[in-house]
Amino acid sequence: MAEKKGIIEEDYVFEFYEEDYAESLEEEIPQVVEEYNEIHFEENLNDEQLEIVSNLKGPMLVIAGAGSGKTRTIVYAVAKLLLKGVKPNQIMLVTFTNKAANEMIKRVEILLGKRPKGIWAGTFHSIANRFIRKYAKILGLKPNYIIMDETDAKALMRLSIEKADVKDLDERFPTSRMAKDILSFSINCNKTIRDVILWKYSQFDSEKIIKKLEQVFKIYKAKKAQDNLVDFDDLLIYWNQLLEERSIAQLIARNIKYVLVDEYQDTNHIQDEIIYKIVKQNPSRNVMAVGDDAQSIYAFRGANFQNILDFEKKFKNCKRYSITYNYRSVPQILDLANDSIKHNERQFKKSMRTTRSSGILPFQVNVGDEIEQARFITNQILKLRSNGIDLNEIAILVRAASHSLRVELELRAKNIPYEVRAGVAFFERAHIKDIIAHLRIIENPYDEVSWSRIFSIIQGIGSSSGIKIFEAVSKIEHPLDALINKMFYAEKLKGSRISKEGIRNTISYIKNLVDFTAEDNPSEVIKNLISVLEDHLKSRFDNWQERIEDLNQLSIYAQNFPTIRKFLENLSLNLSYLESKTVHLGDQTEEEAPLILSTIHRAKGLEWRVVFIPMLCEDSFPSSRSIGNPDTFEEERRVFYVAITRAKDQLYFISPSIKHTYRGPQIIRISQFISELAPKVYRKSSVKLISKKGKKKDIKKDLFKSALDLL
DNA sequence: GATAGGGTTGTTTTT
DNA sequence: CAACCCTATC
Repeated sequence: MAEKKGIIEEDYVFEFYEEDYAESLEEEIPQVVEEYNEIHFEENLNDEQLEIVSNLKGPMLVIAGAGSGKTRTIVYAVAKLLLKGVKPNQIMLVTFTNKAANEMIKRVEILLGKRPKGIWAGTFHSIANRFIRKYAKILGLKPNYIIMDETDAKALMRLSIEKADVKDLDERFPTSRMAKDILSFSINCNKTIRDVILWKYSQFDSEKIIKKLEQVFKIYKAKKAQDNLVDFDDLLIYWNQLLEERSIAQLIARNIKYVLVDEYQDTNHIQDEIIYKIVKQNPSRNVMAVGDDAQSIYAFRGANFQNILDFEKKFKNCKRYSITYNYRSVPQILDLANDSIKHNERQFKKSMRTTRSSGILPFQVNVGDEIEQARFITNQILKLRSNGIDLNEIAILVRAASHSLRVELELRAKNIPYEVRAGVAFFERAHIKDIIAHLRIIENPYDEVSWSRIFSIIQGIGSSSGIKIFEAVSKIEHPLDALINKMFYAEKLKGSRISKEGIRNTISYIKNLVDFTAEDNPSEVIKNLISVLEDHLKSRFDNWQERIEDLNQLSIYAQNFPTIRKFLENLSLNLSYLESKTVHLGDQTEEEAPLILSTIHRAKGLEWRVVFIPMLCEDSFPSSRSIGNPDTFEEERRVFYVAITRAKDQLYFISPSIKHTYRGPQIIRISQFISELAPKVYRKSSVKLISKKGKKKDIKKDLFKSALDLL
């Protein structure tokens, strides 16, 4: 089977951000009149959009519904600013993913015929990182700090919990994941630990636990400082802190004259504050916030769509614009979306206006179980393909990564090329993280999380020996050199009972790392590390061959980076186009662009002609965890709304009636999100795909035929 | 005292 | 299927 995991090279265009912004701050760059293409704004924008692009001044709030050409408006706004003579490095463009930023810049480039270099474009986190690297010293950080991802942060939190002797408590203590979430909420939403507990984790509402938690967080913070590590929240905290420093805030503000923020409904308190601090430094207060409260789906990460509402209060004389025409979906899909979202009581009432001519009603299909669901979806996709719809115009959007499993198997069986954007990211897989841990130690030998991964690989060293070795090593100059020296164990680890075998294995293992430096070529180093890790993988995993193949892919990917340092920097923030995905290319000779299988969250901002939404049944979508709390339940409905509004022409809801749980099969009802809809906004049908004899029956032939005829 | 391995648990969404 | 807890073994 021609299967490629992880990486599609042709997709990958690497960019070093530093080159773009190297000259950015401090000195004023002499004004160069750029030669750009002329743009006919009136021809390419509708009245609402043109109005916005023609009035780029002062604070602006743009409420842009799904499919309204929001991205187009932002792209033209940036182009307009550049044409007016604003320099690229005076523009800050905050987007929800770095990929989105790259795509917007690319579109600006196409419009202008020239690449604008130096725009401060990216996520809050990646822009923050650029400032923090530059001013690390002021913040008391070493400039070569390493950014932990969520997995690392959780691991460090677990170490902190262990150190705080939580076992002394006779009450149940939050898990490392919960603890990390509690801390994150408190930072991102500007709340005390106690408030967060009362708000989201009332089961831990006890003085003892809160006190202990605060102690754990102190340890966690100290560990980060000691290990030269920074987590995602820190990036925001430090950026915010930099803006408190008057001189630096002024320096930044003098250079950044125009701020554009996309997806403002998904900003949290601290991000909102950062924007405010930057904008207020500049007398003209040029800021454009773009968002749609109906598409706010990141409250679980601290986002609050209230930020959109309060925006006008915060910025006096803020002008408000709406883009209400929808260019994406046929009226039937739009009607359904409007019909669904109106059930949210805490949502602002508004409706999108259609511009497209009539299409077909969305389908709701009842199936037996998940296997039948997978068969229906794949069969229908094959039918669509044979009717001339390219696979890359079709998407299957799931609420949770686990919903995609069955479908994936069926796509594979039918040899349909697909790309998965869900589940454990490539760079988060355990064996990938193991290799990266080695690289991190080469860059920063005081990284506790990475050490603990490495120690768990070395035979004879467990968690307690690992902690002891790290403690000894963290106090000395050259940890790696010490670790290959027998004397070190005799002198510094006298009291601890580390087995002879453990010491011997550690010495021979560390010898493999000791000659590398952070300036080495990452691809070469990874190749070496793979041979070091091979035995370990073979002994622990049945699928070790697959895992080694993953590691080889990682090594190929690393060829794009000259040094380990640059490689690591890009991994943690996902600055590149390389996304975690699994690609199954099928076996046809001509390469066909694959179908997308994605979570709804990751499908934000994207669109397809045909969208399938599986698992529209009780407990799955809406997720059983969201029930009972109006806030989370309404957010769940917004997730549904986002999924619906990705579709241009055709939409399929699929509802299994039997779900296989670990307790065996269970009969489940249809999703509330379907049953609450007005019957006229969708077309209901049941499909039995294959009879027991293997003969097709009961397929409502003309139903699907009519669907295609109308396209 | 510490490690390795077996059995059991339970799974939203992500920068 | 990975992260956790418990226990047999070194």
